[in-house]
Amino acid sequence: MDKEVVINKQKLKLTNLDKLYWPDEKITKGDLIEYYREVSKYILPYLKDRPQSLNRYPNGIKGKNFFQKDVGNMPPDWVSTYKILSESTNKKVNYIVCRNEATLLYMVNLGCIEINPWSSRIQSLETPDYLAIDLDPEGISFDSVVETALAVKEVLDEAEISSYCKTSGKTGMHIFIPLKAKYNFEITKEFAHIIAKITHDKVPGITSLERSPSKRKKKVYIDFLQNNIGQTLAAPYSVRPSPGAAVSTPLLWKEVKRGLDPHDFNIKNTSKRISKIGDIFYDVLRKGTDIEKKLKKLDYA
DNA sequence: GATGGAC
DNA sequence: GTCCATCAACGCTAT
DNA sequence: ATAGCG
Ligand SMILES: [Mn+2]
Ligand SMILES: [Mn+2]
Repeated sequence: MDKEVVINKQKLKLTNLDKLYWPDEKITKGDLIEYYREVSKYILPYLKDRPQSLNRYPNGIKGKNFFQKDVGNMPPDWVSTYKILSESTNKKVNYIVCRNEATLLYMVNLGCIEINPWSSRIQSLETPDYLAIDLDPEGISFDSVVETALAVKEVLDEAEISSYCKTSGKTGMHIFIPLKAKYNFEITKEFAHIIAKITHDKVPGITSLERSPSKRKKKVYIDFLQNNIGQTLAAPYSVRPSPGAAVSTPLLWKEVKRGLDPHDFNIKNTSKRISKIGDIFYDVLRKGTDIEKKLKKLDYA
């Protein structure tokens, strides 16, 4: 039922460990916590020093969920938090900042099946560490997502831009470009927009840049608007609150081909996969990209 | 999941 | 002590 | 200002 563990020298209460978070698959909250303990070494670099947007499912994937950013003074002392002024409400929001395994498990115990970090760190909130291209299919096959991802890859390869790809764990894929916190969100977003437009021109039949779902039926939405402060995507190695407990899994580009099935990467087998092949996203937080130079190479009028 | 008031 | 109601987002874009 | 989106 409940258990107290010591991690990072902190006593942490883990509760309701036998609650069925995925009733059909018989996967419990305890299984979820066990997964995050196993992969913590690999997921933590993508959470470190980043404000966390909580998406809580305290009663599992079939229960009601809610978002939480402001944790007030709810967490114990040893959980790092950071207050950020919200532009829209003019109120200070006290975010959890994940810095270690104990904090990760604290969040998971709150019902966070998925982990949603900001793309910027508190040391440099205005400059993201990576650019994200988010591929969201709207009533179209996953093979079309794959085809779109490969089109993006082709565009980036032509300009010799390094890119890294993962399943979202739901229905789409994410492509990351390392930036080393060198550009603000406005420049990053404009760059992402250009990549999206060139890709759309390459495969106009299966893609769309329309924001309204009704205007992009049966297309893959090339979502470049996640490149804004505080906009999040599920982290690499995050579990998703979806059937089968799929995991957002980094892939080798050679694995991105027709027939790829995102359900093949899930809470049951991802830990083993990582131990075997390591972290495919390793360079995302280490390399950079010279946007000015690459813009010239893209040569987009 | 945590809190607090009613019972 | 138990039960139950209540609470827990935000930034951007287009109109 | 507000609706829609993720
Ligand atoms: Mn997506
Ligand atoms: Mn999206």
